[in-house]
Amino acid sequence: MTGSARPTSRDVARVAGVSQATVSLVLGGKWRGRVSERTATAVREAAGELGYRPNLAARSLRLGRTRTALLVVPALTHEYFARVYTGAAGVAAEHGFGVVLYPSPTGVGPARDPFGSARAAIDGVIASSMAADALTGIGDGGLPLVMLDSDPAAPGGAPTVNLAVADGIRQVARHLLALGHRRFTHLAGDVDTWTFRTRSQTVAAELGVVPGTVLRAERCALDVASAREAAVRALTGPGPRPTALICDGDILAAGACKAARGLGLRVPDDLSVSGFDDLSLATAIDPELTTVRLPAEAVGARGMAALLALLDDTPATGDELPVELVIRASTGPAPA
Amino acid sequence: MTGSARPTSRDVARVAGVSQATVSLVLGGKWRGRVSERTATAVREAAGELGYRPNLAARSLRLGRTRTALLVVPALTHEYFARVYTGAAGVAAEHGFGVVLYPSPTGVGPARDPFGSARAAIDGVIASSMAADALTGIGDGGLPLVMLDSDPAAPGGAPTVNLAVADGIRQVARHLLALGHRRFTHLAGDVDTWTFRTRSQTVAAELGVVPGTVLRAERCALDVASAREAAVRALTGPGPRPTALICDGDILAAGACKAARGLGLRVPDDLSVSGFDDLSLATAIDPELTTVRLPAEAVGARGMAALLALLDDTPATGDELPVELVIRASTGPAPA
DNA sequence: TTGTAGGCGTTATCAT
DNA sequence: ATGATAACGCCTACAA
Repeated sequence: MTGSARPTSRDVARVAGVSQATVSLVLGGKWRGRVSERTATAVREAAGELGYRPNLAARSLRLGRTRTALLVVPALTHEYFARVYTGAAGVAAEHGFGVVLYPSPTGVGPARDPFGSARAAIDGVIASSMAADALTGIGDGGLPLVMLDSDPAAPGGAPTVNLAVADGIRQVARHLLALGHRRFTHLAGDVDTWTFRTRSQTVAAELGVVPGTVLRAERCALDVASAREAAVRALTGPGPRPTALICDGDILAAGACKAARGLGLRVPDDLSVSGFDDLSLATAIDPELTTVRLPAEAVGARGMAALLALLDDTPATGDELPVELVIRASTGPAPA
Repeated sequence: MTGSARPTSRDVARVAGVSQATVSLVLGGKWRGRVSERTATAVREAAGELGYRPNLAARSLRLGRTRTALLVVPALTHEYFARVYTGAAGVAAEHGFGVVLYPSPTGVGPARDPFGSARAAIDGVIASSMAADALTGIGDGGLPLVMLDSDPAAPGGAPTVNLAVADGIRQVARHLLALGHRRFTHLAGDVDTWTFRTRSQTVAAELGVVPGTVLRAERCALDVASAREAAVRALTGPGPRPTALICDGDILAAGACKAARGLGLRVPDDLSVSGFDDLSLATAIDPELTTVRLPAEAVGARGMAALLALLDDTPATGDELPVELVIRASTGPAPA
């Protein structure tokens, strides 16, 4: 055993009896009419035999590009972001790119890594649903940046890929109005983010203008327990009880349903509850949630496409991606 | 503007009026007694001013190590793996390592990338809960490999970090036996994986030996709908109805609860249902699930530690990580 | 059709 | 205490 170090293109060249340049040409796939079919085969055989895999660091250094994008998400635990990743990775793969995930440390400031937080060598950043200032310390190395589900009018002017969040909320509101509901509480995610601000504003704009309508709001963290507490507050507070709870996410809706049951209220007979996101949770609980389905994969795919365009100096972003109200069993006619 | 290319250590050196070597020493943090305090400060100032960030590709090339690990998971959507990642990333960060996620394309064979699927330059691989042969094409470039939640006796002899899965199942079985249950159906995940095989074997070993006990099994895919169908089969099949459903995951348990409700059975009065994983789903549904809590973060942390040890030629793996039965409302005394 | 040579940005070894 | 210099493995003109 003279050592089992990783074989280099030099080793492949030696075994195949050719030069490094030829190996690079063949393995790089750009040898049409530059290397004979025979030598090409020999090179490939040698490479296979040695188990050669090119050193990505060297390639990146030489090329100046890593063909890797960083996807920054606020929480890995959330099914939505997993789907965004899937969409982004798909498009990336088609272009020979990889996607690396960076779950932004919530609340806590950027990591104290002296050389910046993103450990991998990357060509660009896709940031999803980030709080206003959460990007400090991430991609301000002047890296190309695409924002997902974020304020299109934010300073910096990064290309944005957005969902029709407002339209989704509008559909929910109209659905509930049509069912005869007039007293609403908005269970709002207590996160300072474009997407949640938009939801609050839209609920207010849509329901505030209808005469005879009452709209309140309860803020809560994005977990079942907090949502439950908030829903209890909403349902036991002073004044007439709301007949519909509009929740900023399926997780919150699940908490709201638990609260209702705990108070002896039936969903949807006594109380309608709507969700947002259409996670698998929406159909896992009982009754199944009326919610808004988000094309998460499409968001990721469009985001990656936008980043690739940016890297090609062809910035172009399309319209908002449509969302769809899915009516299930958690909403029904307002009680008499 | 003469161009805003990324500044190199050379640029920093020029601005600070020193040599590249000095810059490297200072910024690398190993200059104690080799560079004067004054020049060190000058270098740091120049670096800050230029917004210098070292080129990771170059550093990796020079060092031969990337300080990056690849975490291969079967499904990103699952909360468990998100927590594993968190644990691994924490330990990694303490050692100046990064962690990159690779969601292995389920079922589908390894990607057809001629150079291997992992796009990032990595030092080692941590593979979690993988099907027997799913690793082909991932890390067999002779990369150091640690397996999580996998057969410790598998060929290849990679270090393994495991949960006490069998003990968890045993706790569930004993809990249900103590409640008087005698007719069980095991809702088994239909995945060819060590963790699921272990569960099946353990259920059989634990319940098969008790006189007067009946144990059946239904296999199903790992989603709510499949679980629901399987539970319906289990509850409506020939012979006396089981009084307890032991599910291979909380998601399956949720499906089982839906099936029960659909059949007019009350949980836990008519039917006890147990889960596994203790996802947030377990407390999101009603009744809350009796389930087995898994120290997912610890698994990730131990896995990363094992990989670091492997890279240091100090292979050492500890014992199985203990799991804990969490008794909630979905299990109760067997009906009379 | 193939080989030679230079450099990408960094760190480490050796001089000074 | 600091600077010159040589790799790391790869790609790509250009030369043969």
